[in-house]
Amino acid sequence: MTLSEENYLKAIYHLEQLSGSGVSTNALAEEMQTKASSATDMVKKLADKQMLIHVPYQGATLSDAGRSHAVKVIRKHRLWETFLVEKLNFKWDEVHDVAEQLEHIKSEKLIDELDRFLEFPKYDPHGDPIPDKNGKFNTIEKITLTQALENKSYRCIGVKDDSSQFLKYLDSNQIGLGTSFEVVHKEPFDQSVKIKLKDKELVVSQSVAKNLFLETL
Amino acid sequence: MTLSEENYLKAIYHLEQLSGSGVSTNALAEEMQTKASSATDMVKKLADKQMLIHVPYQGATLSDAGRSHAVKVIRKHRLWETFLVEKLNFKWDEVHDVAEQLEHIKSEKLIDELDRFLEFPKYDPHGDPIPDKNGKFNTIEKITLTQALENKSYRCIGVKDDSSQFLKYLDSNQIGLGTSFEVVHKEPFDQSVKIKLKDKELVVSQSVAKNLFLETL
DNA sequence: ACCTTTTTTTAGTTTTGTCTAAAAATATAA
DNA sequence: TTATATTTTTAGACAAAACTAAAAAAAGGT
Repeated sequence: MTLSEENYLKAIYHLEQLSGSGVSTNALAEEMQTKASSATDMVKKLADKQMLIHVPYQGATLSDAGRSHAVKVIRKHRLWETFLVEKLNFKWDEVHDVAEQLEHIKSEKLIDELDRFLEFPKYDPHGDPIPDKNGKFNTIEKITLTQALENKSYRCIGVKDDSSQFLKYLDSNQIGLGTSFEVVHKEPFDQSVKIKLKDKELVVSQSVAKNLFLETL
Repeated sequence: MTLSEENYLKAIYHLEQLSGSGVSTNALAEEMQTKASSATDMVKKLADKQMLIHVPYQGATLSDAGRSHAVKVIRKHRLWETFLVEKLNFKWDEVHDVAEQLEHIKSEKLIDELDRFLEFPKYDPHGDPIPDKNGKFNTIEKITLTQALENKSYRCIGVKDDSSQFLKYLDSNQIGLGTSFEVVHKEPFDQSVKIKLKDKELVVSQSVAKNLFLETL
């Protein structure tokens, strides 16, 4: 698998998870920041390699081999992110681009030893679960802040958007993984949410609320 | 710099060190396991990018920018090799191929933090010096076992050949970095060398002797 | 100096992954 | 259902980095 093929597999896996079904050429091109014709070309190549099933004009669905390979890349990405934060003093908003490069390094021993070195972490710095050597990983039910109820308490356990911009916003408002707060008010007009956090009140917009994963306390 | 360009720069740097002068197209093609025409193409490209000076039919010489970039890649390679051996349980004969991939990861913070994490090592697992952030590194005078004198004692401080085959040969004969021994006899007929190592005598061929770096005891 | 051999360069192709432009298939809507 | 819009695919081109084959330059030997 080339670097480009792996990136497409990861994108298709991601879109399948979101929609629960096959992935359209346009959606894939959008995700990959490229043109539909390029996406078609790559989908055909991955179909040749038995990584997915492609019905022309009806999108692509990963095969077991394709899904398994995508999960391996995701495992590598999340382990490297964990390494960067735990051992190399990276902040959670600095790891993404470097991990995008490191996830393509080919060496099974490398990744399994890294896993051991990090003591088999279950979650990465953004709260995403890390697949184990066999591709298994936890999927706990998480809600977003948009779905939370007034006057209940929650703990932040993940982020949907891991862009540097969003993570820096959270940092500057003292929200991180493990942060607990109470939902004070949900504003129907603009879907903003007022929360009480360490005795301070904070209003976050809908764009923020929909990207915060919570567990009920 | 692309992956391929970096690999050529590294090869040119290596050959310049060996010969002390400019690098011929044929030598470069040989080092890169490719054809002379491919080497010419790349040399022209690197000349365009001001990484080297190319006089047609007279070989290539690295510019300061080219040498500096080559040293950066070497720094990364040797730091990653050190990481693999020190932290991830790799043997010294297992690191080369993985480090060849890792040396191309682009992130200054990554490599400087890795350096700190490893506590600023001065030598890699094969005894080669690791350039610091500014590209400076130790160059101690080392001799090879072929140059050693009878009835004198030496310590192994490096290897010229870091192929898995050679390193496994050394392992199986209990020779590693730091191993000390005495030269018992140099055989003029075939340049083989008899050494006394931990009270056992061992004869090594010329091919082995010329790839072992020593310091005098 | 001349011929031969070796080295280096040039010219033209290939493969991978991208692009644009246009054609074909599907979906939507009057 | 028929026209329009959207989505997807095809066709043809391009850049990077490799190749083969052939031409050009340099080096060596007599």
